[in-house]
Amino acid sequence: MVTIKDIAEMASVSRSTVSRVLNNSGYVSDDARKRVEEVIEKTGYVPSRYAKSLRTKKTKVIGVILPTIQTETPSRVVTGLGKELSKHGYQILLANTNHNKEKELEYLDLLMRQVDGIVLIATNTKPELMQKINEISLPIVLIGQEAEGVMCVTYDDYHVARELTAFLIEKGHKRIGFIGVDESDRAVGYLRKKGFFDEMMAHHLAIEEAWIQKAVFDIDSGYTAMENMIKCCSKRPTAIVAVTDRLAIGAISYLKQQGFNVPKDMAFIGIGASELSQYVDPSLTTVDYKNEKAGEEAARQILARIRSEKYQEKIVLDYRLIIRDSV
Amino acid sequence: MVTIKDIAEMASVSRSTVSRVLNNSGYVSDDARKRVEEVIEKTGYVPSRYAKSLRTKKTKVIGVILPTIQTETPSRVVTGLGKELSKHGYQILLANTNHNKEKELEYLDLLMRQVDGIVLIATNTKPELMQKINEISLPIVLIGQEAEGVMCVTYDDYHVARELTAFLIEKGHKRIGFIGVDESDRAVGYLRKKGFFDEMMAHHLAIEEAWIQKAVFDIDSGYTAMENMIKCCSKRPTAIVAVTDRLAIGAISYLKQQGFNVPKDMAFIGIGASELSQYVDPSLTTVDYKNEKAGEEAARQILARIRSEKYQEKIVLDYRLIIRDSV
DNA sequence: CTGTTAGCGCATTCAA
DNA sequence: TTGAATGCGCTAACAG
Repeated sequence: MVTIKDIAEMASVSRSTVSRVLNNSGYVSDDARKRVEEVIEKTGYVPSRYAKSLRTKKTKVIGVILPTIQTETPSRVVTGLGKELSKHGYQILLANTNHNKEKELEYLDLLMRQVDGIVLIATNTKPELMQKINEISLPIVLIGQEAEGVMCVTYDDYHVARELTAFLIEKGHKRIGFIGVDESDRAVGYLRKKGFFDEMMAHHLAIEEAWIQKAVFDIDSGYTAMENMIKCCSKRPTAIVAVTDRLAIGAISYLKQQGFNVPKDMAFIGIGASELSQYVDPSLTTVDYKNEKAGEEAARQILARIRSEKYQEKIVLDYRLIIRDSV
Repeated sequence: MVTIKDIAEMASVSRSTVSRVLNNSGYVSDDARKRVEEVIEKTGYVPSRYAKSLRTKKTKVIGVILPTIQTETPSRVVTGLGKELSKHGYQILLANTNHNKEKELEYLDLLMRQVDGIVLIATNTKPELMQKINEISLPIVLIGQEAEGVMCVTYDDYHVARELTAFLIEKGHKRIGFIGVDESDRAVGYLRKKGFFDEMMAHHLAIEEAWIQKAVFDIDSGYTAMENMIKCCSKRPTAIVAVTDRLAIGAISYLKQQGFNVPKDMAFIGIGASELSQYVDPSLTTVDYKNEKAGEEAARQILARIRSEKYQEKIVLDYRLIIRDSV
């Protein structure tokens, strides 16, 4: 392995000089610079990031903790992060919790010592997690969840849910159901549900208990939720707000199987603008959350913070309603 | 930042002793060990991986280079890699080329100095790439492409394509079309096409030129390919083999839009068992490539190689045909 | 069983 | 404009 020392010897300069041309710092004569550059070129020398990091306390690595990489939201976010970070010479160290919440804490500890910043695509805002984040002196940005005293890039989940609900009401629907997830996920579970309820309330529309179903984050769970709803309710809703596209798609798939017609018998709205949403039948009305942009924005903010530049503590991204055939 | 030196002082031992308990190496008296462990516990000390790596020349990091993280194949592979690697304390450094082939080479150079091994989810086997791989002394494993003298985890693309084609022929189809990709992708472009052709030939079935379309890796491209096919051919095929699910889905979406019936007017088979394939209408017959297992297997082999244990140079994974409504 | 010593590859004083 | 010296945090002989 060729090191800075080898380069120095081959170019007949000291290691300091090599270091100076490497980092474009301090004075180097054109002559010396040229010799060093030639040797570097010839040998294909690449400095050791480990030695450099040890010395400078900067790693040029950002840790990314996410619950899964198999669904589109986190994948898109990571793509956005990667694009922006690589522009500035930063790399991504990936930590996949596979939906295991304890691992979020573990990875936070693990990454702490070896990255310049952490991006957490969060699924909850539990006190243990928030406390750990505050203990860590590293810049950390949360994506998808809002929390006190932490940098966040979020979506306006509450208003999105209200708007979706209002949209259905405007279309003439009065009996509207809801498929959500556990409220420990504040953004997806709590805020979207609250938005739905508040909008219904604002229009004095009643909600049967069976119309509200709780699921987990997968298509099958949407299927089951709809099965429960159909089996339990006295009067069926004419429209459903589902907090994710996948939940909506699972639900629709149950209804189709039972011979219902979507959207005639029941209209659907999802959230996420997954690729799936475009190609299912009927195509799904949904909300584009611009996840890739979220990733880019998070990258920009965390880099600004790392460099002690001005950054925004809270960013709320806009969204776009995509109306398709499911309503 | 608390270092090994601090721990040593607080526990009244030398740094070596701390290092010994940290790494479970050499002899340490129970007494000393206990004191050290207590201090570590109390301070929440975590050793610096950078210092350690600099010293040991091991990083416990595997670089993963992939063309995109937005489609299911690579996502699943990365999930599998992550699961297996994390079991052994290895982390993933992610390099996303966004389908830019030059970046594969760049990242190879970049990662070379800072990881213990590289997993390349490959899209081609171009000589420049293969040469670069051979220049690098690090363990490298290719996923999805076969190449001489390189560790590979691959699928049996050729026989899969033959089997799919045979399946359609058995169903009574005689006019079968094909939507492929550029043959520079040897696995997906060349081998799958060759399998298709060889099987057709074996049954003495003719193929019209317009039945063979070349696309790129996305749904829209499948749509366009089918549009071209329909517009150009004198006699329409009654079935199509598409080299990916997404291509098939794009093609089907064109046909549906034009009022054709799938599978009555045209039957379809894809490859990849994407989640999409299950929920489109009609649900798509496809092949499950078990990508997550590929990731796990690649991780196992590369770790074995890193540890100089016995490893397999070539692994060919099995697959599973999933028959659904599109045929 | 334990401490001393040396050095991994680099950046950064400080003197020259 | 340059080089010598120092140390980042850690492990690995080696001697005790």
